[in-house]
Amino acid sequence: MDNSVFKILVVDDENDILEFIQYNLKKEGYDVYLAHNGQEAIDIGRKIKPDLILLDVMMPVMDGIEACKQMKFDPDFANTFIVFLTARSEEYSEIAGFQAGADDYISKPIKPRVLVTRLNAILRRKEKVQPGTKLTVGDIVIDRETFLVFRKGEKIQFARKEFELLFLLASKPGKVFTRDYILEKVWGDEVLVVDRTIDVHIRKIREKLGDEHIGTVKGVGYKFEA
Amino acid sequence: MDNSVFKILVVDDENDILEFIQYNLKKEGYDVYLAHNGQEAIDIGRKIKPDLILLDVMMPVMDGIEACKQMKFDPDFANTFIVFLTARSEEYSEIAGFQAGADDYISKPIKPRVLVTRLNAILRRKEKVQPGTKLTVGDIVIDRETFLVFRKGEKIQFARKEFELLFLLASKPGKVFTRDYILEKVWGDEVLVVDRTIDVHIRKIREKLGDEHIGTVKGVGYKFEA
DNA sequence: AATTACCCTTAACAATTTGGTAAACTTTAC
DNA sequence: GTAAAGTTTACCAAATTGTTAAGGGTAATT
Repeated sequence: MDNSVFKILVVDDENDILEFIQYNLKKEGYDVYLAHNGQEAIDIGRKIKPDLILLDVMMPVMDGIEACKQMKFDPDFANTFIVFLTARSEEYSEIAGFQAGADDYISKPIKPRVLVTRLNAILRRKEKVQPGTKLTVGDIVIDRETFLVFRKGEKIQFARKEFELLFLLASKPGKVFTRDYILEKVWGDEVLVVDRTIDVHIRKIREKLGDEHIGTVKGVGYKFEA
Repeated sequence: MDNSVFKILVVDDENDILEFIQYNLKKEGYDVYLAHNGQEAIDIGRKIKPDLILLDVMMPVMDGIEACKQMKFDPDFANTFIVFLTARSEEYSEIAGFQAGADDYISKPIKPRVLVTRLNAILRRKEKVQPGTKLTVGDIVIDRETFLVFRKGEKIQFARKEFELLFLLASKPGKVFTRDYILEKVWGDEVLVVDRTIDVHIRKIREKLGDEHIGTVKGVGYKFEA
């Protein structure tokens, strides 16, 4: 797998360090994004959905530990590894970091080759474990592997057709799917059902998931809304 | 999960360090074994099949890098994590270690709490992925070697097909397995049985293990639930 | 060699869940 | 206001799974 697909968000309050890390990671082909504190990290992270966050522990506005805790509860970061940056002496924070849900940590001062080697190792791990079956949209997580849907951590059961339909809509949030397209994708080539059937399934999905998540575009079709 | 099930082999030529690490890991409930060089590590490791090897890089007789390379090709160590111990300055060896197949490394001087935290994190990871002979999920232990299943320490007997099926499901807790996939994996390529046979075996597994452990996803398949 | 015990498979029926349709009702667009 | 489109409800049909029991086979035991 090409490194360029991996997005890494680096969070530190010192610009020197940000630039130093950015330089070294870009050289490796990673997509690098920057943030200066925990709050910024969360805001940017929600948008770009990074594969890994390099998170400094000591920062103003919101420190790394707090940011990490918040992200661990946020479905947007369900597929994100969190690695702490810690000063060599901060033994305590290393432990607190793991308690907050961090996946690993790296000690300062940062040695370029060590940094890159470690990140490669972590992301290789991610690649193996993550078969990419999880779809995360807003506060909703749809897992094809377990056939489960979570809304804010709460488990919701869907029947097969309902699940397939929801999965299709959620695969491209915002996009409007026509009934014809839905029939083709969910029911298959030889469609033997009236297209009004879709409406009923939509009804059931809304019932379980909340009305706000499925939108109607009159005369066109349905769409998933984050 | 109880740490006492994890076997850790510590390899270093300095007795002081061995004892220091042994003391700290035993306090955590790990089973600790010791070796003084790479050759000894391989010999002892073959017998005890440790979950993790803490391997010093610089050693007489056989250094850590060489030992690591050999172990990576040895089926006896297929389920063993290898973590290097490196002097802080040995940046080179960190990279060479990864090239040799190490899974992680820890820098000297060793800080007890850091050591324990890191190992816990690594073993937690192993617990999830574990392709080995012993599968532990929640309060259930499935041992491929002895063909036995334990629930809260209580031994439960399973017939072969039941066992294979349970083992497959438990290998990825939560994941839904379709009947087709199950037939292919448990019965093999030339399937001569009706897929409803699976249902009957599922029934028997539930009878022995308790209904709560095997879930049904209608229209899809079965899954193991922790 | 006969007997016993157990495992695997299948078939049959019951129970449950899901999928589909029609019809009544509501909303929206013109 | 009217027509078109969408929503909801209720009901039935179909599909899927649960459960039990019985037959055939195999390995161990007597």
